[in-house]
Amino acid sequence: MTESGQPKWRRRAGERPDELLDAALRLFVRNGFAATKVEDIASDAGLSKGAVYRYFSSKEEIFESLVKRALTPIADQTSLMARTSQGDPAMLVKAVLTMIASRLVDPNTVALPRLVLMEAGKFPALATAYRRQVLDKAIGALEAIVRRGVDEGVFRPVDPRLAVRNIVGPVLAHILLGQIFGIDEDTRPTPAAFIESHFDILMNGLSNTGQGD
Amino acid sequence: MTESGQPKWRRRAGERPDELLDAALRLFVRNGFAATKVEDIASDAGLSKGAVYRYFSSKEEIFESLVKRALTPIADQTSLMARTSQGDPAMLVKAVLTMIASRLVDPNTVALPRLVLMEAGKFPALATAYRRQVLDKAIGALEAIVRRGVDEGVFRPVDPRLAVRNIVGPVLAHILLGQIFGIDEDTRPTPAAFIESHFDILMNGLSNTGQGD
Amino acid sequence: MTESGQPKWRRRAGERPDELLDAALRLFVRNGFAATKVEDIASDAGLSKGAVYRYFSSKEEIFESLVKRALTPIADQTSLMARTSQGDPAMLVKAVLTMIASRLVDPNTVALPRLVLMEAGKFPALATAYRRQVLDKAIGALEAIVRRGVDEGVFRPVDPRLAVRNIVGPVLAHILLGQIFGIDEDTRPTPAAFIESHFDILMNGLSNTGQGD
Amino acid sequence: MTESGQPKWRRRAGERPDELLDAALRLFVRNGFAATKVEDIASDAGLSKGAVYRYFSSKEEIFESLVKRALTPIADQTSLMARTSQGDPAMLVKAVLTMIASRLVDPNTVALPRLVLMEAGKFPALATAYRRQVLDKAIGALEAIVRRGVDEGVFRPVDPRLAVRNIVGPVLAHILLGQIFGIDEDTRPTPAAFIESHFDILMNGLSNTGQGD
DNA sequence: GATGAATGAGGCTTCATTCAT
DNA sequence: AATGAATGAAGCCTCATTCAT
Repeated sequence: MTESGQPKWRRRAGERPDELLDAALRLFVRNGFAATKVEDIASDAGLSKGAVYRYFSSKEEIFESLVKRALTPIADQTSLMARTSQGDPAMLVKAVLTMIASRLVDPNTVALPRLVLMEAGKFPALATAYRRQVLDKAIGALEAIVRRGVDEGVFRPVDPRLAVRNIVGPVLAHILLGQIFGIDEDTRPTPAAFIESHFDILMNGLSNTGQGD
Repeated sequence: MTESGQPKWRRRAGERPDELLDAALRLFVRNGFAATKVEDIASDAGLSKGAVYRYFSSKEEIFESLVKRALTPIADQTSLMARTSQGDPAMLVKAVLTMIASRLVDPNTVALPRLVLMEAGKFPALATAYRRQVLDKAIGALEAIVRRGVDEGVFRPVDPRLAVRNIVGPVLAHILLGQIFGIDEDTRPTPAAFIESHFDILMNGLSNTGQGD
Repeated sequence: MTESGQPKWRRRAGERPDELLDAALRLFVRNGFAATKVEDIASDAGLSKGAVYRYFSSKEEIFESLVKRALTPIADQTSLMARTSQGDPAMLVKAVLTMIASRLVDPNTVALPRLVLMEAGKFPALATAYRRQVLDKAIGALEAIVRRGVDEGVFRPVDPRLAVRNIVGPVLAHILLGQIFGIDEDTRPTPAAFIESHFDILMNGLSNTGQGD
Repeated sequence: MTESGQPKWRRRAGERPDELLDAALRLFVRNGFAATKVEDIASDAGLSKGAVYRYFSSKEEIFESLVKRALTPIADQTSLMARTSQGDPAMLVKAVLTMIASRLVDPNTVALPRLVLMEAGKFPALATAYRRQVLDKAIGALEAIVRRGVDEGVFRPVDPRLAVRNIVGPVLAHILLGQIFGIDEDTRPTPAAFIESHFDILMNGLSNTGQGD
């Protein structure tokens, strides 16, 4: 009542859902969907078990809301990227990689694809949504860039569909090795350095033969 | 049943564990560890629930045995690869990629890393083991190859640690897009075609500039 | 009750409990005590969940108040009936049946006994109260009527205790078949027609033998 | 192992379902569906909570199985009754009443209709099934008997549909007063005495007028 | 007085594990 | 060696009740 008493709880209906989703993302990524207890999510968000159900009707709904919430900005940015296909293909590829790199620094952003990946078996609908809204668009955009580069003679005559794996793959590897398996934990390269190297290798190739001889 | 002369069960104690592990891998990959019931593993292996405990003392032990069993040949091959670092670095890289490609055709082999990835949170020891026995060695070997290539002037002066991501990443992307997200399901490129493209791009780079001028 | 003057100490808030009890009766009868949520009662009465506890200290108290409130007028009428045992026994029986019939048209009145019946296990005190205040009195009164009828030679020498079942039972059957099992839903007989038939059969019997011979 | 140890449990898969249904009927009738815990049913049947789910997939399924199991013999007997409509209508009515009386001695049989009645709101399908398989048939049969009696001049010209309530109702009242409200607990009349009285009143009517004049 | 967010005990259900057969 | 009935701990979810606003 007076100074002493801090109330057992506060009314913050507006903020709760997001706080719960934040907590849920954290725990789902760390432990997986099945191994995360609703009570854990609740207490992580500073709530009691029962209160969770005021905002979400089930644990599954939490998961789905979580993915949907995170998907929107990613899908938006992906769409934006897909539309910005003007200009030098090489520069566009670099722009895409830089954009991705800028997102890499946020572990929460990285967490989502991993989560979707982990639970793809149990939530095929979400995996499909993710694929549709993010992967298909992003890959399609990159393919278009590569195809144009090949057509314009800027790129060598590669298969655009396969070349996409060379653009995206190293980024994937970087995330996986670093975030998940904790490789180079102490001396992890900065995202910028990685992107620089990746772009350099991608554009010039590893071999000296083409250039030297 | 007993009339026919066929006993209800056969004494095949020797094969049972492996059959159980096969079934477990299949189910763990599809549904995750937590969502897979011991009874499902048992019936998939043609056994009853209770009999499983004659071979494994717990569900967790099944998982651990599973990963360990699958790890051994991979680790062996990785070690072998690491030691065979003689010869032209470019050809070594291609050999490694070809080796990997040969393994890509077996979905069971692809399943393991994904499983480890999925359950890394609950079984950190296994993730570490996987990292130590497979990733560290394989990456170390590739790094060494790249480093030698750079030293010998065969490769441009790239950072070997980062370049490794360009070698491994596209393979990763190929698996992920194909196996998990089911992209290009109808017209999926063959592993060989992918490796060819990957190696080509990796060695020559995308850009025409180096060659054209 | 006493129509004299409007007591000033009765505030309008005094109507809330009754509205709540109305809502509660409706829902308890439809869904049972356990399956009815306090929040449902509240919203049915146009109130919020928390406000209910300003009027009743618990859900059980709602139930008890409900039965007590409904019991009073029934018990009063029953007592009245019990005291009005003057006159022709046959006419008295008809008067009772007519009185009951007049109440049959109100589903709310029918609802109470059913509710008491349903929850007799959980609220034995209420079932006992109902029995004491309604059944015992009503049955006692009917028994007295029948006994007098037998003594006076107006009725045949039946056992009054058992004959009561023949008076009350058909009414019960009528309610049950109609209200609860929904039999003859389209062509349900009017209460008056039923009472007429019931009284006719009761007084004359089915068989022609008595009359024919 | 030896003489001493009585096992924690026995394998009696065959008997379990019926034992569980027996226990469930007992408890549902006493406390209602909602207030009966699965664990109570289990321990009443000498089982643990979890074992129940080997035989029934949910608490609701227990209830449904229970009603269905009890319905079959009742429905069979009802059908039998419906077909045996030969002979003197009065004697047929008595036969039906006697049959019912014979079932009244078994509290389990009496319990079922009450249970269906109590939970009709939550399990409308079962109430409908009960109505279809028992009430409709029984009432139809009685109506036919009465109608034939009227046609043949054995009964007075009553409305068969309404007269049925006079046949069935007193039985209902007898059950309700006795079994549920515990009236006349000490000096409860035997079923046979009740049926005798009921039939006597039904056939001859209460009043002396018809006979006297 | 009223509201509805928050609590937490309690019930249903699942399933890894044990053990009589 | 194999089976599958039985156990019981644990998790999801509901809802009567409390209490800050």
